[in-house]
Amino acid sequence: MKVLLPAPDAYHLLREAIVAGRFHPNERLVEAAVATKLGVGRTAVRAALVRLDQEGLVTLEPNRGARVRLITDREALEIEEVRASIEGLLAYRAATRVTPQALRELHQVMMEMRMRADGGDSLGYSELNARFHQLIWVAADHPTASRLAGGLKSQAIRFQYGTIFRPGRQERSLREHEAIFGALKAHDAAGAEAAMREHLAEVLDTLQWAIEAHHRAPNWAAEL
Amino acid sequence: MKVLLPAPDAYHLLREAIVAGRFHPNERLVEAAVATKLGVGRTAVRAALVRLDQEGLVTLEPNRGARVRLITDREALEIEEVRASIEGLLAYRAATRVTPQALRELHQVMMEMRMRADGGDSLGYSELNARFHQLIWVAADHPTASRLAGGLKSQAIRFQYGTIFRPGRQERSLREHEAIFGALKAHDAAGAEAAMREHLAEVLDTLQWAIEAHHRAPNWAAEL
DNA sequence: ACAAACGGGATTGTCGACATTATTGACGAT
DNA sequence: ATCGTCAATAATGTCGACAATCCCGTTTGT
Repeated sequence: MKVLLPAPDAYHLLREAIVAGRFHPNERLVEAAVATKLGVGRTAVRAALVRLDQEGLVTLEPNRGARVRLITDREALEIEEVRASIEGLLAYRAATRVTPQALRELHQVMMEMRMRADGGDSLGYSELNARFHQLIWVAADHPTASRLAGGLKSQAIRFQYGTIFRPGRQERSLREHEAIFGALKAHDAAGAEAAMREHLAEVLDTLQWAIEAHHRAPNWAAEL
Repeated sequence: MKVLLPAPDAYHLLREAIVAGRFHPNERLVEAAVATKLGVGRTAVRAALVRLDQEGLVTLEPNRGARVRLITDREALEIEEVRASIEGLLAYRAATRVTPQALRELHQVMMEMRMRADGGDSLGYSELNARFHQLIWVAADHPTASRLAGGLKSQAIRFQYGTIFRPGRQERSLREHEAIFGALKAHDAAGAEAAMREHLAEVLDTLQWAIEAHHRAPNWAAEL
């Protein structure tokens, strides 16, 4: 695998802390405090905040400092919608470019997903799910779309928590992945795009379900 | 119209200069030089460069400074592909949300586009074209998608130059816009998405044509 | 003649200090 | 009691200076 981990500069440290949910939503990020906490200078923190603002993980108001961005329910759904579009494109392209090697990897990831699903390992399943999509991204050979999709995913990641608890979701998800895989294997571009869109429409639906469930019982996931 | 022009800080100044093509591709952006040229401090320039790097308009290599990003032909095509996906989504949503007021504005813009096309005013046509799409964006009421589409557009804007010279393009473009408008007016979401995708597929094709033409005769548009 | 080490000049990265701006709470007038 | 004023405080924005790094032409050694 080619993923070399990034050097621990202020940007990556802070980013990791945010997407890992180690700050409260809407929490103020005081430059000096963050700087000492991360063990870097205030300058570096400023630069990091600018980047994270542009990236949508932080809001940066002039003269009023930075806050970790509170992604609204609505925005989470919007993000998922856009992601569906872009990943549809990626699947389309991947279908005509995917190598036998990549197909083997995809197949293997899928098998393992099934195992984790049967074993009730939701966390492992999520990770493999991400891996599955990433494999499609590299097969699509479309850096622009991949970059955007990755950025979107990092913003909405906090919301994916709730989606696990939907009954029967994993089995269904598994079948959707199989459909995508089948289209890729057959080099059926339109089919792959359709399958991917359908899959992400389901994810969107589940996300909506999770948000509503959260509104009915806003206790779990309130902390952190 | 609601577009209040941004305060002239270093970021907006520099950004405007870049998208207007006032720098050579791949030109080095020395912080001190840019600072004096824009009449701001080096700190502000640094912040601006970070944002522009994240935005994809400049590349920022550690200890090696910033350059205006040279968008390759391939990347321009990639950007247009992704834009087609996202604007397809926007058209889809706009179809069910567009107000009679917005429809009137769209219609008026279209009429004026026809006039400019007949009058041979390519520049005016381009501006109206951008306006047409923006109207759809606000009708779609989808900030996330609009933001991404806008960012992509600004990156590829340099390439849109050549597309003007394709014979018969404007008439065809006009018909495509009419198709989009018709679907919006009928509140036909799937039709609007399809029309928009078809339109942008044509744009993509024209872009490819322009790039090839440019390779055959790389003299015009070489300067600036 | 060629490659590697060297060094000057230019540019970026970082730090501390200071000016500028928001926020908070107390105080006082109506 | 309520609102407005004002000072105190805290945080951000900006600047200048210095250190670290890179680039490139020159020297040096074989």
